Amino acid sequence: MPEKLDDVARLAGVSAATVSRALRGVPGVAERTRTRVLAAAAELGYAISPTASSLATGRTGTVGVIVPYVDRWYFSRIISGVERVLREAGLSLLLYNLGDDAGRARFFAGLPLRRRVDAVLVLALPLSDAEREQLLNLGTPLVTVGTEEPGADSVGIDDHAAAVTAMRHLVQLGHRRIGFVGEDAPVPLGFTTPLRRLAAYREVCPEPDPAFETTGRFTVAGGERAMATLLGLPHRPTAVFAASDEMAFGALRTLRRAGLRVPEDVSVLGFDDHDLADLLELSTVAQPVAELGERAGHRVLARLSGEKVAQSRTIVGTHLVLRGSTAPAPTR
Amino acid sequence: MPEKLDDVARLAGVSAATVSRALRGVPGVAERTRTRVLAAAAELGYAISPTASSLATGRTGTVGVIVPYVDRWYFSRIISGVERVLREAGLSLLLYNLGDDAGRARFFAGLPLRRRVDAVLVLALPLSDAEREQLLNLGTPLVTVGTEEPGADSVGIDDHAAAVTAMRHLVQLGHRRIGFVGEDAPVPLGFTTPLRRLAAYREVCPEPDPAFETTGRFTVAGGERAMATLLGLPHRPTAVFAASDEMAFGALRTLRRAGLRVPEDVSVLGFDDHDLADLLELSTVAQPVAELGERAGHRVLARLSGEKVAQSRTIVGTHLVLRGSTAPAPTR
DNA sequence: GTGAAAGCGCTAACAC
DNA sequence: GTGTTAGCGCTTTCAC
Repeated sequence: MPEKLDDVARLAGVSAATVSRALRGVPGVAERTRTRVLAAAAELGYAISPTASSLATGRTGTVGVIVPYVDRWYFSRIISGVERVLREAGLSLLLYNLGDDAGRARFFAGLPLRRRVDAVLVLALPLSDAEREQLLNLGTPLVTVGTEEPGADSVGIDDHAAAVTAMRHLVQLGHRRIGFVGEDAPVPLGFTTPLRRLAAYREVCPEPDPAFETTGRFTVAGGERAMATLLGLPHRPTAVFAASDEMAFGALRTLRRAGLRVPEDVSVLGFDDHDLADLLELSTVAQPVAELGERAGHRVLARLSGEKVAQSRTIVGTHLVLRGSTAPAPTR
Repeated sequence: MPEKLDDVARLAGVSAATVSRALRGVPGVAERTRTRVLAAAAELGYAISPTASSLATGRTGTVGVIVPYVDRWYFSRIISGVERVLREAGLSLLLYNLGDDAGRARFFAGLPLRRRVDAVLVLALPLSDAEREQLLNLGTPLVTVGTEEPGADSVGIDDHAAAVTAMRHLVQLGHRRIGFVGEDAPVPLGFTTPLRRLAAYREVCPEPDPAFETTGRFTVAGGERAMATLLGLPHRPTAVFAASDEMAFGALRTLRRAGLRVPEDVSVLGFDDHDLADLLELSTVAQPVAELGERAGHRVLARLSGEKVAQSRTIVGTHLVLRGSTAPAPTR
């Protein structure tokens, strides 16, 4: 197994340099020689040592992907998209899951991906100035998904516009008292997205009311609690806009338990178009999550192949998916 | 940024070898010297080059994780568990998502993780003999989750026992005609697990009937279809056991659409305890998925630190979680 | 088109 | 304890 270049060279009757050239497909090797080398390599079951190769070239053939969570639908979906394009391009993906704040701190303290990757991808994770600098100082391309950072390419959706569309839908259905389930303070790992959705909510809401703005930490349980809070209000909303489907799921559950019908009594609108939104008949704002990942992967490839534009920013479209959870406001 | 060991050595007034020792914390360096070196390194913002280090030592500090999917709850959850323990041990995780059959073939043809990792982890993916040999030939420890392979450590649950428990629950509720939603033929990437669950089903089912055995490809949509098939039967089952929660979700939906009540008309029992099982009030067999990942991670660590036992096999427990989707069989 | 030689940045013996 | 000397297995000028 630990064959080396020279073994192949010997077998093919050429020098190591030629083997190296032939195996990498660089020009400047006679076709006959190349075939001979390839045959020899195949016979020996030889494959280049990525490590040695990296040391010599400075390239690792690997990209680092930093995520706050791997086991949430949104993230795993993006990772899947990213992985697909990187794999097809022959790159490997080094995954760094930050975990909690402590994990995040440890990650940036040690920066384990330093010198290990050719590029880094940050998924839905707003960086502090210091963190951004560290990543930029790596000297490798940086691309982000769902956030924008100076010096980095970004891929995302227009959160504000999407949320406006969602809210307008509710308003057109005649809803005036609309609750919001989102996140004001940074959640453990600090999203920025919820703030943009909140802003849109405030903008469109016919009767904005601070009491209608709840937070759900982007979890089902959080959504349940938020909905409970809304139901406890003296004059409760007739519709709820949740900044994520998972929170909307939680809201649905609280409503069901409270004996309220969706959408007859309360309309619920989510955001994401989670795999199970369809199952739960949740109306929602669909965003092409896997595509976000693929686009990000392509950004990396572009940068790696030397693209030199200032800073690219791709916005992919979203659309409303109307299912059974939204209906005209109860007339009462 | 591209500082080298010698720069630190110069600054600290020692040799490169000493810096190397000090930085890695190996014994045999005077405490004073070590402090001085650490200070110098910090001052320069120096960090060892993993590539060079790997070339010299033969160790990469990386483990390869091979999965059939990343964006399914079960897998993303395991990955999360694995990642946590590897990260805490200072190891990086190289993720390989096989995608479809073609992707799988390409992966094993190129074996991109060859010489890149110190160990490999295979998640819920039964290997062909050839594939197993290839992985074993890497010469690195191999551990599997959810499958068992000769030559590899494994971590998993007792699928058969768990399924038996599940089925018995249904039988005790008085159900006699029980449908099964699983998978007989290998799904795209071939699970082995469903077969064991199917065997348990057959064993316990009071009135086994080939027509009651359906397949759902482990997806919500597949579960929907399978349930539809079962409903189309002349004498339909009063309970359904699905080999995964996602398929159970699909079954629930088909039942709802058909105007049947769960659990009054039909009981549904899942498997996994998916994040959303609680939301959907699905009774299910809970398996500690994240723990599976953690255990697997620990297996890797043990092997990496030289453990030499023949072949370890870890079985973690499961338990029935009774929620609202199972009830006594309709007396009719 | 091909080969020789000099690294890439570390670690591991082996001396001292 | 610490320094010296060889490599680790490739790639890359630079000759030929």
